[in-house]
Amino acid sequence: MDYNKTSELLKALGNPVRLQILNGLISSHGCNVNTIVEQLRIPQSTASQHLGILKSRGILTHKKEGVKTCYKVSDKRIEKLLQMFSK
Amino acid sequence: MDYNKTSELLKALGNPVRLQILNGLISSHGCNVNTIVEQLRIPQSTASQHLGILKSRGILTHKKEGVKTCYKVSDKRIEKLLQMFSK
DNA sequence: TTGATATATTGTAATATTACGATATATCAA
DNA sequence: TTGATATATCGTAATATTACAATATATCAA
Repeated sequence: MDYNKTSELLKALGNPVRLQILNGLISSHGCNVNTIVEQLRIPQSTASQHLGILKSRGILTHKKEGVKTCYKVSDKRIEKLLQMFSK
Repeated sequence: MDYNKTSELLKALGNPVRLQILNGLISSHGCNVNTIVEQLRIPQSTASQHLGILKSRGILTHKKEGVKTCYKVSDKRIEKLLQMFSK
């Protein structure tokens, strides 16, 4: 087990805003940054920063669709993990 | 889902030293602080601090056995989680 | 072009986490 | 008692994370 890599992944998950983002993306099967900004009522730059962190850990992928960008959860384990710890 | 509580739990897991401690405790079915200190070659105060964090999140419990203290993983989900992400 | 929209990046102050030495406390044995 | 061992707590410097405004960039439509 690569403790550094695993801890980076878990550290990325250990933030309430990012958990909300992930939950939102999972339940809506992916969406753009603006939707997240509106749903969570956080500044756009904050959302973008958090998305960047999740992306850099391989938790999210994104796809440009014209002007918009669609993010979605690429790591299948995340959904299971969130279920395990949500309650 | 309580985002703050869940993120606190995951944040506690998002540290390489704490992951090692947990892995050690799981594989050896609990042990005292000194064993951890020796195995990980970290200062005693550092180990104690990390154990305190894991304890405060309900991940570990401890039992005093004379002079020594035996820590063990009390949250059954942790083992499953570590398996999921160890590779 | 220009303007509007969507997103990323940068700068920064506030806060949190980390590691670790020093010190405190608790237990047991002699 | 005293000393040895085991662990916790404190103090603190270094580093990391956070939130957010300001600004940059990219895309599309008119």
